[in-house]
Amino acid sequence: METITIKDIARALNLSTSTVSRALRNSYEINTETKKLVLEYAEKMNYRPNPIALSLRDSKSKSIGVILPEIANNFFSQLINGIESIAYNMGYHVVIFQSHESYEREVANTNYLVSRKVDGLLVSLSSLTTDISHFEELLDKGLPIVFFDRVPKKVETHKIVADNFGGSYQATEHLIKTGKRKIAHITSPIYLSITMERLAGYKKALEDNGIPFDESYVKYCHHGGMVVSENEAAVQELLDMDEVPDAIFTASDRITTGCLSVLHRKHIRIPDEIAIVGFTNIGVAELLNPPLTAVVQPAMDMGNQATELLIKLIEHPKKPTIFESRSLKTSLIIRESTAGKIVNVS
Amino acid sequence: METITIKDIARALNLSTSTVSRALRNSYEINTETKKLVLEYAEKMNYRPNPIALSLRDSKSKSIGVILPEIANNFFSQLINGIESIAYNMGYHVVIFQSHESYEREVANTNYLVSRKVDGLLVSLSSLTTDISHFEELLDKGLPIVFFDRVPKKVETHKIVADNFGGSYQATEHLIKTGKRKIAHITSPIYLSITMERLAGYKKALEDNGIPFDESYVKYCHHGGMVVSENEAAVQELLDMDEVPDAIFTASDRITTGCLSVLHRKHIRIPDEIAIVGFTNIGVAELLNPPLTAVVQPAMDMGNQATELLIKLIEHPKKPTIFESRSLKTSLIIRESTAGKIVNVS
DNA sequence: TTGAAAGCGCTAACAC
DNA sequence: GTGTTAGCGCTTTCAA
Repeated sequence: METITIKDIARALNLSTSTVSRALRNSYEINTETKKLVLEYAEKMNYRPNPIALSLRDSKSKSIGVILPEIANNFFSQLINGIESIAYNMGYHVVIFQSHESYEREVANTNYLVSRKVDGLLVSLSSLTTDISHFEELLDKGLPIVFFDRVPKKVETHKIVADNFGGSYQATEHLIKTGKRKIAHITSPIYLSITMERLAGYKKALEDNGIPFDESYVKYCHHGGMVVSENEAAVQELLDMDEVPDAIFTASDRITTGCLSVLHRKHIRIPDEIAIVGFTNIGVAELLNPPLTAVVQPAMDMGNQATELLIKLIEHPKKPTIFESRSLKTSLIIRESTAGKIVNVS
Repeated sequence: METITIKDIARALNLSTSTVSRALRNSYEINTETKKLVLEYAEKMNYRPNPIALSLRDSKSKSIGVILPEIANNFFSQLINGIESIAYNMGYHVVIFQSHESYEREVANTNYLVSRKVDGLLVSLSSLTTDISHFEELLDKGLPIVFFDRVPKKVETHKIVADNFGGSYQATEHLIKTGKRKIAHITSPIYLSITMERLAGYKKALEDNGIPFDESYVKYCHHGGMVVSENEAAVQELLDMDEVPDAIFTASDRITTGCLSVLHRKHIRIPDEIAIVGFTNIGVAELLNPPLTAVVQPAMDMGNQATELLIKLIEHPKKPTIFESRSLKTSLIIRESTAGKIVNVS
């Protein structure tokens, strides 16, 4: 069962490789007889075109590259499933790379994917990326890129994000409604789009409810919560304040679980002493102690839509006059971590 | 900043492409002067060899393919990090594909990776894979493959698994020691290696402790717990028994959380009514209600070792006289889901 | 309707 | 020490 090439078919059928090639692509110029002959033989021998050769020729690969911070994360892995399902249906393969929140790895992955001739890129920026010229250059060269979740501000291309402002506003307002006033916010580095938007929603909700914004209630985790000590430090600083917060709004999966873990270790009662709501897609939110109130992003849908936009860009290379910036609604799922009563086991 | 090729360099420097090629590979036959010239120019122009062209020529790609059931799973995503860290250091790229527990997708992914000329494959079988001839053929053709976690029984190649028997034995014995006698086991399809081994460990622990094995206490989830109704059905059947179990040992991430969720909904007190221990790597085990006793696999290490073995196979193509079957120790982490006392919040 | 040949980027056997 | 050439698998002018 060796790999068979066009040349093999040509030799076996006493034809030229070009005839075989054309027959396989069902070219109008080829005799029906010949075509049938070739097709049948190819089928019989289980011929498969060599995608590498095709890529070399066409500088295309029917594959799209995905660069995101990490896959060991419910939000991103759900999103990947969304990407895959669309790509799969459209005949594209998906190649995933993790930046691990490192700018250098993001750049390295980008270069590799480009040299591998991916037809387009789906990107969510690492938390340490401030310079995005590696993507800008590619866009200038005409490589389709769609950003999702963590998007650069200025770049001219499709972007698709959750309604971070709205989700945050809703979460904060919910805390206020349950009687909390000293609401802290633990979040990612400030230069990330998601951070700014979520911070803005939080601020606005405070403002609209007559609660003064206090910068010292906002803590930033430079590695997006990937480093345990970050979380600990952030929580500890909050606990050490004169006016200890009565609620914390955490901005991501990792920060949420990290923060919960610290609160547990310190035997802080949730939500009595401190209520908590997380901007997170963790699957077991309901099984946590206490069940976690969460702002959930439509991750799968985000993956779907980003992929659709990208493939549209790939297959219709004429520059669209206008690039879309879509924003997907989040949902606030209220559970006991903000319930205002003691959680009972069972 | 267009892509530059060897030909461009040759033209610019008035050399032949082969001279440039040799200079770049630092061949001994090339004049030091020339070499320097070429190297400097290449550096200046930011030359990068085209990996597609290399793959076409050499039928190699410096990349390894990974095929596993799903990414949105702590065990597998930790494992991927283990794979990546080794591969990265050895200069290989990692291409990940999910079978989503589907035999057809596993086959399709395999074919694609092979046509893309990956240098080797790292595989954990889907829960619906019973026929492994697609891998056997490749092995016969000389493609290096290393199996991990869910490994085929008969195949002659390196395999690396957790000590499933031992981990199960330990978990079951622990339940027995905390006074449980009616211990149920919810697990994956029986033909998976992990299922058989875990079942065997469970049986042996019962036997060694004078508890008769009762087949009706073992429930199988055909889709490995991916389908919610499976879990519900399994738990419900157990609850409907005359002798309702006083403990459940769940065999995987998905089955564990699914089972927990059902128990929660039914307001079963854990561990009083039913204790639970899971064979799982979920990151938030400690934050669950109650904190979950778990058999944890060294996922990262498994990824490391599998990758090392694979790369060894790739780089030393002479068939090793003997293939390794490594088994890595698991650790039982005891928490309150088996504590034998009421869990208190805070 | 079919074939010959060039070219995608690179390397290596074989000249010189 | 350097150049020429062929070839990896495929498509596509151009010619017949």
